[in-house]
Amino acid sequence: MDTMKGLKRTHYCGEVTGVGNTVVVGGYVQKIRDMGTLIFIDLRDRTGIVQLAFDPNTARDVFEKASQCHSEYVLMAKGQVRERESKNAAIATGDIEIFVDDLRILAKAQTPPFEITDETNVNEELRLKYRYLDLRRKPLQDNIIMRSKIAKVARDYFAENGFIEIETPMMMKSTPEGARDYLVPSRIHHGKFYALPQSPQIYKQLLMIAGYDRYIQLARCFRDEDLRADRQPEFTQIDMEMSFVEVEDILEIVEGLITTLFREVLGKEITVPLPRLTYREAMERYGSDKPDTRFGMEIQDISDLVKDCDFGVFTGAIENGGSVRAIVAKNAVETYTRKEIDRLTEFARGIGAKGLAYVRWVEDEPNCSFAKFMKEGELEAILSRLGAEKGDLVLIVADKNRVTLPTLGALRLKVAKQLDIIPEGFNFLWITEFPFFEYNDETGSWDAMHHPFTMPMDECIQYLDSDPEKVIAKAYDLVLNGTELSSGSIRITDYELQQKMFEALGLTEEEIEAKFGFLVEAYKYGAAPHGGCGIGLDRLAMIMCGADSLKDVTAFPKVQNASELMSNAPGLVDEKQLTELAIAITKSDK
RNA sequence: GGCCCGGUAGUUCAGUUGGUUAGAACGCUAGCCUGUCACGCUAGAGGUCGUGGGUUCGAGCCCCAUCCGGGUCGCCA
Repeated sequence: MDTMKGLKRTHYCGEVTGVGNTVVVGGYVQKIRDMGTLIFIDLRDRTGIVQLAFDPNTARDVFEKASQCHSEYVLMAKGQVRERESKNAAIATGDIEIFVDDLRILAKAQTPPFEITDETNVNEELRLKYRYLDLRRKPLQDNIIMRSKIAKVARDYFAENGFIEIETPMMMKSTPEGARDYLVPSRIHHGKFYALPQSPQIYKQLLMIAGYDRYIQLARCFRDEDLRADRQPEFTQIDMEMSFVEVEDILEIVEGLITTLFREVLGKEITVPLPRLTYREAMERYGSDKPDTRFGMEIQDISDLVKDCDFGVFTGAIENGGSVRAIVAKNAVETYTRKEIDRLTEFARGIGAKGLAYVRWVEDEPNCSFAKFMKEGELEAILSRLGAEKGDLVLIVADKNRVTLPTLGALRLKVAKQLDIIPEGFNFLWITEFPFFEYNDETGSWDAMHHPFTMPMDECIQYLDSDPEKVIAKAYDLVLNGTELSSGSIRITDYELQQKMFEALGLTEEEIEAKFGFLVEAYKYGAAPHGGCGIGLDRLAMIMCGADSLKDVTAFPKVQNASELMSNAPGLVDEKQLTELAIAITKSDK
C-alpha cells in the first residue's frame, strides 16, 4: 500500500482540463481496460470520471502497478493531461486523458457485492446493507449534494430576511397527544423519560414569547410511527416562526423561500402568489387535503340527477345526508377491463366505500353496472353532465361525504398513475381554512386537526363549545404535487383561550397542568401574535431531485420496520446499562 | 395489526405438467491482446433454490408455518 507523500490533489476527476498540464487526481477505480501492453483506468470521484492511461514503454513500474489494480481501489495519480486519440462524448472529460507517471494505491478494495454504476436494478435491501457503497453511486451523490444546496440556500434566505437560527432541545418532555414519541430513559431520574421532539413546536413558541421575533432551525424531528415511501421516523424540518404577523405574512415569506430555492437550485421560476384552495374546496374537487393538481379528473356531484332513480344505493346515500359523486377517466376502457375494475372496487372497499358503480363506455352502448335501475334518460343525463364520451370510464361512489370524497380522491390518484397521465412539473398549492376539529369515529369525540395551539378564525371562537364542526383554524398547508410539504398556523397567544382549547379537546385541568402548564404560564407574561410553519426538507429534496422515496435523499435511511439495515439499529443493550437505568424488559422479540 | 407483491450463483433473472448433473447475462479469477472507453478472445471458479416442516417414489416448482424486504390501509395532534 502506498502513501500520498509528495502528492497533493490538484483537480477533481470530472474537472480535469488543460492539455499539457501536470495534474494530480484521486478517486476510485470505476473500470479497467487492460489491452495487454496498454492499460486504461477510469477513475471516479463525486464530480465524474477521468481516464488514466498507462504505457509500459515509457513507465514500466507505473504500468506494472496499474496492472495490479481492481475495481474500487482507491488511487492517486499524477500525470500530464493529453488529448485522446479518439474522443468519448459520453463523459465530460472525454476529450482528454492523464498519462500517468506516478501512481499510488492508497487502498485496496474487496469486490463489492454489487457494481457501482449510475443505473442499477439491484435489490434495495442489499444496497441499504452496504449503504456506504450505494452512496458511491452518482445519482445518490447528486441527490445528497442537491439536498445540501437546498439547506444552504434556505439558511441564507432566512438569514437575509432577519431570521435567527436557534437550536432547541433534542431531549424534551413527552407530550404524547399526537404521534408516538421516541423515549429516552433517564439514568439520574429512574422511571422518568425524555422524549425526542416530534417537532420544536413548543420551544419555538416560547422563543416568540422571549422576543426572538424571527426564528429558523433546520430541526431533526422524530415520530415513532410506521414508515412510508414519503415518511421516515426521523426527518428534518425547515422550522420557522415569526412574531407580529398574520397568515398572509407567513405565506409571503414561504413563497419567497420557494421561489428562491427553485431559482437557485433548479434554475426554475415559480410564479407567486401560489394558488390557494380552501380545505372544503380541495375535498370537494379532489377528495384530498393534499391534492395533486398536475392533472384534472376532478370529482363531480351527480346527486341531483339520481335522487329519484330506482337504485337504492344512490337514493339511500342521499337520504342519509350523503352524496353520489363521480370521476371520469378519459380513454381508459382499454386499461380497465372488467377484471381491473374489480380490483379498483377492492381498492375502494379498502378505503371504506361499500362498493363502486361504473360506466364503461366501450361500444356504442355504455356498459353500466347499474343500468337496470335507471329510468329513461337518467344515464344519458349523468354522462352528459360528466362530459363522458365513448372510450371513457366513469367511477361512481355513493355514501356519506366523509366516505365518497376520500374514496374518489384515492381512486383519482390511482387511476391517473395507472394510466400514466400525470405530467412532469411542480404544482404548488396552499390549502387554507382547515376545520379546527376532526371527528373521531372510534372515540366519538372531537380531535384537533392541527395541533392544539392553533388559533381559530376570530369569528369562529363563539362556536367552540356549541358547534365545534363550524370552527375554522388559522392554519395552512403547502402542497406540492400531492405531497404535504409544510404545515403551519397562527398560534393562540391568549392563555385563557388556550385553556379553553385544551378543555374543548377533552383534557382535564390536571392533564393540562401536567403536560402544558409551563406553556400556559408562559403566555401569561405576554406574547406578540405569532405563527409559523415547518417545511419538510426531506420531502422537498425528494421532489426537487425527482425521486420517489425519501430513501433516495437520506444518507442513512431506515426501512419499513424502522430498523437500519447497515448497523442493525435498534439493537440490544447490556444488562448493565438496563440496570443503571432501572429498566426491566418484560417482553421481547426473539 | 390488516391487505398486496417479492426472495433461485456475487448481481439481475430464466427454470415447461413435480422427473437425470438447476441455466443465461453481467461480475469475479487466470491467460492472450498497443488506443480502449459496454474493449475483444480463451478457459475457469462460483448454488443450503430465504428458513423450518409436510405431501410425494421424487419438490426450486404443491401445502402449512416462519423470517426478511417493498408498497399500502390503519396510524402520522
